[in-house]
Amino acid sequence: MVPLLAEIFRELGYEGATLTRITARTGIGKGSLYHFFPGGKEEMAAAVLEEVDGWFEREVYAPLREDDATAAITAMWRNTEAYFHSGGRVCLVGAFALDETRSRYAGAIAAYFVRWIDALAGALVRAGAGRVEAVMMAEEVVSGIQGALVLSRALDDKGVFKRLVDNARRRVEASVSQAAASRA
Amino acid sequence: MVPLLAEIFRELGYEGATLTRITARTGIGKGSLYHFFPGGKEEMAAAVLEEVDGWFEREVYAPLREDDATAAITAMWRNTEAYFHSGGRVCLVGAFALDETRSRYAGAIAAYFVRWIDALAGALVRAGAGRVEAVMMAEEVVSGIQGALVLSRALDDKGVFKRLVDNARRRVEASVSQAAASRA
DNA sequence: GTCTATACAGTGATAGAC
DNA sequence: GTCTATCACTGTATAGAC
Repeated sequence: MVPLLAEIFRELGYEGATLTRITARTGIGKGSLYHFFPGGKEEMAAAVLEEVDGWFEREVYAPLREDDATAAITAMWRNTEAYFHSGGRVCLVGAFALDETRSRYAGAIAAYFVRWIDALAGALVRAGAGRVEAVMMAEEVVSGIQGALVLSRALDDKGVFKRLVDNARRRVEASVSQAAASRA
Repeated sequence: MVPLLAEIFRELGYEGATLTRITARTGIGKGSLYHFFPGGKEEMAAAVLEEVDGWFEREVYAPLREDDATAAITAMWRNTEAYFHSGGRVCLVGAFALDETRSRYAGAIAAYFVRWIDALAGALVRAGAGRVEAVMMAEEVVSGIQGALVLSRALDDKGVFKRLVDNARRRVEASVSQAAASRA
């Protein structure tokens, strides 16, 4: 049910996701919605944010922190490309960050990105990159994915997303292998 | 007046920018608004998109096409950083692209980005880059700015925007000077 | 738990006085 | 041109039958 809501908020944004459209798309009546989410729409969106955050924590951040660095980074590229349907699906957190919805969920939004950057930077260090360089590169990657989503949606062209993400991956690999070589 | 509207749509998004909030912030009554925009909110947003597009066409795209390539690219970095208030201001076109507002203005949204990429790629070619490489780099830059806006808003940190844009600029400069050197 | 009916504020939009 | 009043409608939210 929460994944259903997530899809609706993703496509329509917080303001655009009216209760009428939610009931129409999910087939769940208003009564039922308010039974599960007494806090109304605000609570629904909070639950959706938590669900999205949970998915990334489980599938991306935790592996980046704990697993073999190179393997986890490879999995990150694969999982995020699949998650965002190669640019066909928008990032809910990024979309919320852009308008005044941000003020409502500022903590959750910032935490999502901070933890992504920190986890990736840690993995890059373990893969051989320098600390400062790793943080910068992690910021670049996370920001780059958001930009690729915006641009591929704007141009309605998934190829743009794939090209941009591929390039980011190549840049990271080049930088890591160069750092490893200079340490040898 | 249109710039006033632009600021409101930027901050609140299309759905969030209600007529009540527009009249409250601009001090212009509904009667006057409908006098200038008989098509209502949809026409207001269209006018705003056109105004934004006009600004970029005049201040960024035209110089990239016509002026000295290196100077125009330098001006682009300066003007976009100023325009977006170093990440404190969001890109209206990018924000519209993310939710279902996109379907309403798909043509204008795509055109804004296509012309930016084309103009920048042309300037990069004139500055010495190869054609394919220039297009790819232009996509990266435009996408990178959008990503930097999302991330700096999400983290509420203008420093992130500045770092990311500075890095993008350095990458472009390195690539151009390298291409120029290999041609010599 | 789910539905229907409904409350009431807010929506985009219009008409008409000034 | 601008304002006020008001329209029909939709927004979120609630109450109560089942």
